[in-house]
Amino acid sequence: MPSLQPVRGTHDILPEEILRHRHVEQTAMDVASLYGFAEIETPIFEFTEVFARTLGDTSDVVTKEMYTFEDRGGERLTLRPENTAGVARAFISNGLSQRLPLKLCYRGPMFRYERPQKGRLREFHQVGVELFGVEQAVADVEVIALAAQFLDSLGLRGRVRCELNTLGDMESRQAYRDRLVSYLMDFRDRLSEDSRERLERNPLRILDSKDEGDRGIIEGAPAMADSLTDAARKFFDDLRDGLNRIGIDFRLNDRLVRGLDYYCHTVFEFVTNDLGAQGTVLAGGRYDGLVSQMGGPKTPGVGWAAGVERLGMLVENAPAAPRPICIVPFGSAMTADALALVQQLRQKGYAADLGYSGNLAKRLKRANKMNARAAVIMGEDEMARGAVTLRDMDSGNQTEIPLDDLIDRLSAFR
RNA sequence: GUGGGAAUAGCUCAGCUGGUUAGAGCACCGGAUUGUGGAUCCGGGGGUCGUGGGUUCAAGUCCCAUUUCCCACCCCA
Repeated sequence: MPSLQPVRGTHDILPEEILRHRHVEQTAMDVASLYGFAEIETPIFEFTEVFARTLGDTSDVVTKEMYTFEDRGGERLTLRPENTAGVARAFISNGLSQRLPLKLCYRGPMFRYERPQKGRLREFHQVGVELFGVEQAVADVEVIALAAQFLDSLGLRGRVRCELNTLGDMESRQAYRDRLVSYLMDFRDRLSEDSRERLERNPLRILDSKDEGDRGIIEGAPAMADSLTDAARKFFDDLRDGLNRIGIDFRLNDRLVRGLDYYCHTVFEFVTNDLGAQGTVLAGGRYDGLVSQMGGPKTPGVGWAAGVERLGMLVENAPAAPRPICIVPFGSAMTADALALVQQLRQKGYAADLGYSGNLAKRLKRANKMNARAAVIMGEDEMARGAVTLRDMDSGNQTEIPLDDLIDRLSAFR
């Protein structure tokens, strides 16, 4: 029996649900293309190094959440836990630094070995964008504007808010890290166990702690803003000015940090209160060091990723499947004619279906269940006259029309 | 990885302190209606009560283990 249930943290996406899934993905791709982003698809697995080196040796994603295995050739491979590293790798592999600035977007499954929860799966889907080669803050503005427009297009305006922070450049970040650690060291014994652990691995994350005791200590902690270099401060000013100029709402949150090592300067999250603890629906930032760290030419970058399942849970009106025209042959002699007709309609671009068996009532019932827009009844009586009955399934009105007129008349039910 | 809750029909759930053949609503199928769907009425199929052990004359109910889901931590999209 255990073998018949899907692997923990995975699930089947049934037809009704996949409509919403596709809606989220397609909206992302459509809006991204308005901003000049072109879709790229990278492999679902990469050499483990691609992720291990870029995400940070101490990040949880690398240390305990990757699906890593050895293939038959003895290569160490990993199912991608996110796609920025893969896209950066593709950027280098394909020599795309010749085409800067470069805007790429993607969609697809990601894999993390985590304890499942609502909005947190082991196989999940993301859509995302990456912009390479622009070092000015205007790139960050555009990328955030794209995120906002994408979420608006899904009808989520008002249900998500944008939170923004800066980590500064490498220099600022290091200086801040040192100041923060020395401040926190004084309270070491009063910190939660988790945070004492973080003190070594990723002290910035302590800012994000939910522990009551930690929060009190954090209140007195030095602020990132005071450690920014002039250049980093200017960058952040430019970013905020740009967002204000085009009317993108955001809220500064100096506790906002990212878990992955490659971020610098801009970090942002779009969050909702409607999904419990997994409220982050889209997040990203700037990663100027990533490409060079992987061995490529020094290339700045900025991007984000969004969780398709999480967004799917928020989206209220996903588009429905197209309503078919249902062919209802009546009497066995009509079946061959019905088959020919349904085929003809499909080739003309109509969603069309056949009632396979049963009496007229049963076939109409089935047509109703298929949410058919109209039914074409092919009974012996009217067929003898070279006619069919066209029934509007919404109003219940029906008329007998010559078979030759059918295609024309159907255009009303497009 | 840590802590807590849950698992009974396809779905949502009842099933009291253990006691004959485990129920309801919705859904599904059939009939009333062999040329007219959505409504109504009538009938029907469906369950190794997540799985494996144990206690007991007797376990859906109690105990242990295990799997999965949910909530929170952690992490992140």
